[in-house]
Amino acid sequence: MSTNITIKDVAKQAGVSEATVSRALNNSPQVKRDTRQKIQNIARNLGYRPNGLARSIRVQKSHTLGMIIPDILNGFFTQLSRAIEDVAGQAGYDVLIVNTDEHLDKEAKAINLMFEKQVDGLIITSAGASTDYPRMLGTTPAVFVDRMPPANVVSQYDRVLVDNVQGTQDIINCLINRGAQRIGIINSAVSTTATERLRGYHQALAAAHLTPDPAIEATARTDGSNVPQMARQLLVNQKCDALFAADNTIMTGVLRKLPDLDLSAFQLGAFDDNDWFNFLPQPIVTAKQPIADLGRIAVERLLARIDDDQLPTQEFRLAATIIPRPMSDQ
Amino acid sequence: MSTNITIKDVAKQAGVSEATVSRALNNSPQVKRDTRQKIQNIARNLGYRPNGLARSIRVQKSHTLGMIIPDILNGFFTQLSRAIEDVAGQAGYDVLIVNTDEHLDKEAKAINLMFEKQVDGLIITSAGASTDYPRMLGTTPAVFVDRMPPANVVSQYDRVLVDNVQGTQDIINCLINRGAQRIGIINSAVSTTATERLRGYHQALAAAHLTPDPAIEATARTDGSNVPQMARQLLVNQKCDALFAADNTIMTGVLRKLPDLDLSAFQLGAFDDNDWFNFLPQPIVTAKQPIADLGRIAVERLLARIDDDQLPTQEFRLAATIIPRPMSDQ
DNA sequence: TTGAAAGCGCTAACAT
DNA sequence: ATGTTAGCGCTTTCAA
Repeated sequence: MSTNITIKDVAKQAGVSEATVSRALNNSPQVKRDTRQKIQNIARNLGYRPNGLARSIRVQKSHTLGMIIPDILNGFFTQLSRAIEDVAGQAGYDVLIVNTDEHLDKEAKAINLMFEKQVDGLIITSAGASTDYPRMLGTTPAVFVDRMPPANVVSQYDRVLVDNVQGTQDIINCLINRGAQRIGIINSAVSTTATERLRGYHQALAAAHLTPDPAIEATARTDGSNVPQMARQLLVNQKCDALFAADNTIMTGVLRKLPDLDLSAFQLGAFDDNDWFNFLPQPIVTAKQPIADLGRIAVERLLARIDDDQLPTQEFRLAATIIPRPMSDQ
Repeated sequence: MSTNITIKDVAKQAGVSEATVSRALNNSPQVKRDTRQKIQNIARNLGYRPNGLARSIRVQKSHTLGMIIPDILNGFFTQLSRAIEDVAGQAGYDVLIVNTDEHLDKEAKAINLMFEKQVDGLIITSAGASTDYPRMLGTTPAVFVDRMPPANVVSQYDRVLVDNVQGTQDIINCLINRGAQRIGIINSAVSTTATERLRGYHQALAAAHLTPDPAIEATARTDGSNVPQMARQLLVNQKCDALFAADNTIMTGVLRKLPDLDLSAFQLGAFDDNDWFNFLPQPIVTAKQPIADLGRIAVERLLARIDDDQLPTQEFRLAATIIPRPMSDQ
């Protein structure tokens, strides 16, 4: 924070008051054209840069949104943050992104940081169900994306979510239509999406009159370290003929194990698409999430709430699109 | 920026002055133990949260670093930003990341934003060579990462770079050792890394007494849209037996085209590694960049410079590690 | 050990 | 159309 030219310096140069400079710089209509011109010129020549902190503190508005994401290395969240930055930027808002690594304590710290930076609102992809959001957030506008807030407070917040049940059903149905009889699942440890995806899996099985088997329902550790052996367990020991991975990091773990298996014998499905899935020799059926829409709606809703804190809370459920690789086979 | 409990409220409750509250909250040793305890309790009960903006404006330090990256969807920069956040966080600094989409005007806006937010220093991956950084940056500490600043001002800034010449040479050598005779290159449009990688390519050819051919040296558009047809042009029309892609997004473009070609006939190399390259049927020889080190050194250097602006500028060149897929063949 | 007062840079009443 | 003044929330002399 190098000490810089301030409004005072410009005022002195221009021989006017600080107030007039402020007005001129903010293009207030009530300042004479030539004064404005003169002041703006002087400001430019002096290399004046407004101090946004001072401005924010004065007007009680930072024009900054906070975004809390659990994993910045996961392409889903990167794309989501990109979408959110775009939409927020259009509306004149900056976005402060903080990564929690799926840790509750890091999330708490992240929220505190956001408050210190005086964000006008928060977009949260929750790292867990145990946080006491009402206490942490107070009356700060917040929208939950991708993952629901804890059940007991869910109605207090806006949510922008994907239809995980439908997306999973579509995938499992596709696998079944192609002949799969015994479909293993490696679910994620994230409660809110995991529960829904498991439900979709069960409903699809039931609709096809297939019996679920707890022995082929596994849950990945958050860091994904146990996914490769789970894949082996399900495909080899449990003789599954298909495998559903509940998100793209899990599918990556599965692929890490697959080289020594005979892939042509299995069908693969995953929630969440990845561009590079197209380059793999084995086709993967995925449900592609409407990431740009998730981001757009989340921002729009948050800005609306910042504008009017009386807005009733709402849940948005967006459909996922099935990508039935190989495409020709559709 | 919801109006919140301030120091004044805590002071009133505690029956002390604002100054004492400030001291107590900052654990000043010169405040009596029980007063401190009492004040901290009251603050907690009241749900007091410090206003970091007010603090920053007063102490003239934001404890925030700005990071300017050209493409948040590129895994290289995501990993880099993650590394930078980690190291900065350890040192008590937050990081404000802004994406430029390789646009010079967006970069200029990003830098202005950083100034408004009063960042203490800047980590820049430049979007182009034409910016007048000394004018834009003034005396604000800045470190350039991955890409050099414009040649005429390069010595004014610290740089943390990868040895692009060496990395490329290693890749080309590997391809040649495996029998490649005619190696096409699709280079990126980013001048600073592209020049170096092209030089490495030429030097490796020369060392192997292979004649360079301008007909098989192509440059990708920044958005990558013309990469697939370039790949076809080089591999089919120009009858290359190997192809070198100068970064991972270019390689992705190449793969987009490859499905209809007979891959087994070609060797592939790329600067910049990707995890999922391991899952592809065709092996890709890559140079893996030391991303964590790049980030760590950049932050350390920036903090050192924030501490002492007299520090002489310096260039760090980090080696890239060749990944000679298939690994067994090493 | 604590308090009073000034001031960081800015904007918004309220003058004039 | 412009100036004066106060104050956003905080820290930091200087005094007591």
